[in-house]
Amino acid sequence: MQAVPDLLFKALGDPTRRALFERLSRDGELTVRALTTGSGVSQPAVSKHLGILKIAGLVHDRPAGRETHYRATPQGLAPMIDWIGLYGAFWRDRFDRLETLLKEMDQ
Amino acid sequence: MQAVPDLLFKALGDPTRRALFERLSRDGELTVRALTTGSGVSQPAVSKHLGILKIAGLVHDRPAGRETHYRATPQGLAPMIDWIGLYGAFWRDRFDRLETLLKEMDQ
DNA sequence: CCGATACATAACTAAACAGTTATTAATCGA
DNA sequence: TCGATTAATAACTGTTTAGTTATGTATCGG
Repeated sequence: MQAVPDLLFKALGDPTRRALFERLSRDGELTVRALTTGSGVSQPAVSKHLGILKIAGLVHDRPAGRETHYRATPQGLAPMIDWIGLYGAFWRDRFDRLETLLKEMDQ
Repeated sequence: MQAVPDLLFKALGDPTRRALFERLSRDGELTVRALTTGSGVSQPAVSKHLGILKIAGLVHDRPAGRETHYRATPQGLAPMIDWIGLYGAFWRDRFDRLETLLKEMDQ
């Protein structure tokens, strides 16, 4: 049981956390205050969720004075994509083709 | 908050369920009994997990006499792949390129 | 300096959840 | 037919977890 995927899947299993990640992905860097607004939960709840997302490798925080700016680090999704490639047999071929093609394009 | 992705992410958020899905993906169709063996949990626990995976669209059951055969339906992963494509900005371009290329290949 | 603001943490609560054992219902085989 | 097997469900339990309010700590602006 690999630890990284577990934290990742668990982190994204919660809809509030997923919404936070989605918002950061769309809007770029945001403060905790900005994220709290419209999240439907309290500021401490947001801070806790951000902490979990951070451990999962999905966000990065940049403290600046009294505020903390968060941004999404979508590279953190990589283990999930790898997992789909490994166990989603239906998609395997497509991923294989993708990798081959991307390698060709990068040359 | 779309319902389908939520059930899907939640279903895969549990390591025991993920292991069951992985095994079905690898080994093909298996009975509940076979899945229980080596799962580390009891038969009722396995049955419950399979029920959740079924609602999430990740497995399909085929009752045959007193045993029920389960198989993975990896197409159920599609909403997750869509989600990654939508919100994983880092991967977005790669997925777009994939779609374009696959369409070209299908012609 | 000092009030206000921003964020994190502590402490707690209620609900969700993963697991158990016990039981039921159905089917198989000797 | 009857004991054994298979799987689902019921009922319960303990833990996890997502939320809250309260508090602490640091920083900013007047």
